[in-house]
Amino acid sequence: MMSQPLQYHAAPGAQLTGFKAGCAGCGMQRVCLPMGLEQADIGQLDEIIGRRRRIARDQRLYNMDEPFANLYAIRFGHFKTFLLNAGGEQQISGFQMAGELLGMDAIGAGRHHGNAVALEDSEVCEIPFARLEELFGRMPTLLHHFHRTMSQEIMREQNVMLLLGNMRAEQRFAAFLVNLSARYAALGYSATSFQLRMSREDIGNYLGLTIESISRLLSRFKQQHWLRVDKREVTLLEPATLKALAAGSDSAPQAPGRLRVVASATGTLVA
Amino acid sequence: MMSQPLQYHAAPGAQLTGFKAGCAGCGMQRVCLPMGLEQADIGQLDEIIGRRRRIARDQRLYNMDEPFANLYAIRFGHFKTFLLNAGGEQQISGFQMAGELLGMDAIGAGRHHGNAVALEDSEVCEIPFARLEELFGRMPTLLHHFHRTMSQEIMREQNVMLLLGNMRAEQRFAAFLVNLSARYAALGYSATSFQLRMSREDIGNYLGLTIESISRLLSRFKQQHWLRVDKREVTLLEPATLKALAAGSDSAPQAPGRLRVVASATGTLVA
DNA sequence: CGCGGAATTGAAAATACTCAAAATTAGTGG
DNA sequence: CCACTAATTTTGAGTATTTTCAATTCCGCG
Repeated sequence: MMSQPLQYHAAPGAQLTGFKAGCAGCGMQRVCLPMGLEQADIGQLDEIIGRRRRIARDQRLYNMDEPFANLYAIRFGHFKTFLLNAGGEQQISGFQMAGELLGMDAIGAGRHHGNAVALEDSEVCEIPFARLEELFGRMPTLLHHFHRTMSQEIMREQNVMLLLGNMRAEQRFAAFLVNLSARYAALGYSATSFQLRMSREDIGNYLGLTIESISRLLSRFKQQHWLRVDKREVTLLEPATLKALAAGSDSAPQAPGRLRVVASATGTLVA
Repeated sequence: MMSQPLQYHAAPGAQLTGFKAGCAGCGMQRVCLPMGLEQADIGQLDEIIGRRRRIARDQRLYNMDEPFANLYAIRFGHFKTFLLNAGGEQQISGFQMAGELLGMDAIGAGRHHGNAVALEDSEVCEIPFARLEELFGRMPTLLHHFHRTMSQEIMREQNVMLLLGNMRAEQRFAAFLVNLSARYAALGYSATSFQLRMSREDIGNYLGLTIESISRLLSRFKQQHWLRVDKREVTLLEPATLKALAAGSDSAPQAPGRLRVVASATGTLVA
């Protein structure tokens, strides 16, 4: 994989701190790895953070089976991560945005399990994992936060499993939009108006649907006045309706083979 | 949730070490959390391990939204973990067996994100997470192994996403069987002959299919002489064929919306 | 021996796919 | 900046995989 030369131009929010800006001067500090750390600890973290890397649109950040050395924190831009099956077909496992951590799937085997590609020109901080683990011994707060981050990735993936295993096309797509909306809101952007950084093809792949299905879904949602679309710019006109759809609280028939389970202190009851 | 009274009867492989047997005397030592630890370190780990808990078939180990305190290592038995959607329908996120760790999804939010139910009478070791994190500061080997475990869970879930998003029914089911086979083999059991601990309904739910589809698939596989089934006892007669099916290396048409991607150092090429 | 849950099998229906064509958009070079 | 070409998206018609509904059958258990 190519690595970009070290050029720090146009990195939003970090320009004023000079050349070797670390977490200390980074706008993503509050949503990224150093979340909740004291100034002194951030300084220690900065010392191990490797270079920043520019990844141009459609460039790979890492490939399956490559040896694992670094985690990557996204400074700006968007990525998709995906697995390839034996036939060379992809299954997108997620879309990542600023502040999110890439590469955690590689820790287990010492080599990357998936692939990561930039959806637009992006920048990441390289975090040498071995050095990060050294830090953990001295910084329990950092360690705890790291565990929370990995756990959140597990939760996220379980939610996708729920989506793929349990939802119909319309519900999947609504859930997808609501998820993006919430994440942009958490970053301080509009919850109702944002750009889709990925193609329709990618959306379909991620949701286990075809590109044609995504296109039809968009048309239908548009026609119901639930949203407006212009190219990749989406405006949610009825976020509440979409949330309800995503939650499955509509009268439509549910997806395959679903048991209704009533939580109980002593066992599992099927209603 | 009920907890079982502390009775240590019939715990295979750990009886001789007396009442408060820890990892030191446990048969699962080599595949469980203490994997690769020195004797002294195992002793330290033993000190924080909580009680063992018996979970009867169909009993919950934990429920969604319950506050998180412990991870659980399965000593023997099988569990299923699942999410419930807003309508009370479940999506099974995994089946777990001896040596595997439960509860990692709860670290992120401090409360459980999923539910865990015993598929048969089982026993787990309770591992207070707060105390485990204290140990991490002193035991880098343990910490590293824990990270590998969480990462493996992430990989596993990505594989399920691939299955649910990219595979047809037949391929999903073959992949399911091959996966069980490999896991039993890793525990030293037969790779070709094992019991399904879960109902057809559970299999279907996990694979995003109906119980009827599972039943038909079983009949079809049986008729092709790829396997034998008697109740829940399965014998794989053509493991290689099933592996090939699972890998997608058959001439059958592939699932929805799949791009063929050719790995490249500089970008993504669509063949 | 009979009841009840689980599994199997069949027939009809539906959601989402495939194939095909047209329309739109993005990218490139003059 | 415009024109041209390639890529992406949209839309339509027909099809297929898998579901749904229904009826048996099988099996464990009292």
